[in-house]
Amino acid sequence: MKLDRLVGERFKERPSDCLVDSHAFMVRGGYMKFVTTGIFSSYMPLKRITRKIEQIMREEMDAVDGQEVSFPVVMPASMWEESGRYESIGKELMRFSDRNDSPLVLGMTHEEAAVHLVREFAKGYKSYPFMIYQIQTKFRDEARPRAGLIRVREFTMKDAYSFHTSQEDLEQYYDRCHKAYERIYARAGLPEVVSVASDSGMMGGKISHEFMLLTPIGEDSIVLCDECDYRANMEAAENILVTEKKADAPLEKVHTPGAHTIEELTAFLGCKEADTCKAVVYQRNADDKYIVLFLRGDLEANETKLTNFLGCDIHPAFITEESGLCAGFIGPVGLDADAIVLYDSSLKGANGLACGANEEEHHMTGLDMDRDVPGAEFHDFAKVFVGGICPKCGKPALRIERGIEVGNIFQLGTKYTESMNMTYTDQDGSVKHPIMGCYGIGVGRLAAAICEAHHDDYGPIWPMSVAPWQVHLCGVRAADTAEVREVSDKLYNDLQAAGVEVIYDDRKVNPGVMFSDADLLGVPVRVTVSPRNLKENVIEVTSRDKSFSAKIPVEGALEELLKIVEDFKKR
RNA sequence: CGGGGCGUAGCUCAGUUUGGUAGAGUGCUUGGUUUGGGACCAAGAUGCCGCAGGUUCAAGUCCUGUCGCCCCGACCA
Repeated sequence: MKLDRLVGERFKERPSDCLVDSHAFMVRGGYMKFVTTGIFSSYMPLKRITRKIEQIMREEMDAVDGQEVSFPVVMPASMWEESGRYESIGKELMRFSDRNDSPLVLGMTHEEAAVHLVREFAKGYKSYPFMIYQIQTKFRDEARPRAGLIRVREFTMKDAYSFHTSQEDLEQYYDRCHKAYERIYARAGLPEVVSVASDSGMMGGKISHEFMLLTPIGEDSIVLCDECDYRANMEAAENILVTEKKADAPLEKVHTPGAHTIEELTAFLGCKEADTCKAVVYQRNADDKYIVLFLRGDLEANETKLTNFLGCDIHPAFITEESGLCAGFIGPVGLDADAIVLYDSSLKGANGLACGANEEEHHMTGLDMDRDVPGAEFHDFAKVFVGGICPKCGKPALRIERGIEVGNIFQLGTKYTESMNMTYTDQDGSVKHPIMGCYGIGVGRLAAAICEAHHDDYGPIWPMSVAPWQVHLCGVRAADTAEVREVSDKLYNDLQAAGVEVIYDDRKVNPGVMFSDADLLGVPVRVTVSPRNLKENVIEVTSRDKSFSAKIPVEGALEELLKIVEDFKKR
């Protein structure tokens, strides 16, 4: 490919609306073009990168006995009504109608289509296990796309679905896929991606993992332990607490004028936040019923844990006069309101606490949960905090980092095979629902993550395995220097003939422009032919990551270059 | 869906306060000088000032409405 023919403009200024580096470079480098919110077109360099990423995925999915198939982008609503998700999923599922007013949806994930595809096939246990996968367009009408390719509405995804006759078999295969995923990230140049235990959200099922690239620009919070290998998504991380018994104290009502918040209360009483019991109030989305969660004053509520426990969606409450709730002074003793009352495990066995008295301007002191709130059930509803206790090794060594989710895997169970009535006959003649697993990676997001992890001030540094081209050939002054023209043209032709992917810049531009464009394209090996080099009868080879630099004789340059490219492939 | 910001040349933006001929840089075209990190000189082309109403002798600028985009939050397999 000659650079002067390449469609897509590269430019110097960083676009003002690109906050993250991968986004800025992809726009500046002529990788993609904005179309509308969360929707982009790709130019050739990005298309070549995603094609290579897809090929790596294909090979690794094939290696775990996957069968590549293709599901439709447009599906009938009835297919999603079968699984129940036509109703349960919100606006991110794109719903529309065809000319006959038949309701349709755009695929945002393909569990339904997967079950539909194989439902009539695998009627006997002998057909199991098997896995089908596709690499194809998904559409999710996200509330807030952002950061270029990190979060978009239309994207390409590799999604795989496995079917099993036992939980053990699923787990065994799940583990194989986990390893396949690790190979995919390593091959794509991101060996640092880690898997974390996660919350399964709308997918159903129990066990799931997210694959995370740790980076400050990530959207998710990850909990890691400094002392062991414990890792979890913030939403799923269990909060472990040690409660120390304090001296017995009687329950007493205190006048606390103006103390509405925990800070005001601790300042007034002269106690620590951890010595208080605070109330956080939510409402069910469905009927606005109040949910009052009591937890230790220094902790924050984890809404995902709450949602999972309640089995319904909630939102922060708007507390009305009629609710019976006394905002700012809500406490567990003498609470008289039509509400679901929950207790966080941070309060289990706690005593000597300050809490609301359910009366304006009054709090209680000396609250003893066992004594004053008998029969309370405690569950984990709080957010993990830095320095918290690791659920795995028990040491107070938790830290929190940000991460980009570059893939996830789920043990789905029988949610879809039951709802869509997929059955097989087992060895003993009984009819059962197969157990499913599913496995997804967003292609474009992975490309952006690679760029985010591997770039300098001048542009991306693509690993050889996913780079748009393998060699960037700069013919400095090829346009007006016959010797350069001859040597670089020949190298271009010879490299291509030898099967090397090469982008050739022979434009009549200043070297600075040439090199800046090369930096933006991020090709790993750069070959510079110039009048200066030719005087010494050499050409120059440098790596985009600056780790390698050499001058090689023009004579025999092709062979030497082929060797260098091979070396880079092995890195 | 809430809060904030922005729509003017391909791109980045000034001009809007105080209404009076449509601007700069960059990119593009042509010619010339340069040539190892976005060089310089000269000449040129490029505009529904997001859109629709309104006020006015006169609107990029004021008013009303509307559409779109960006950021923060809520949400998120």
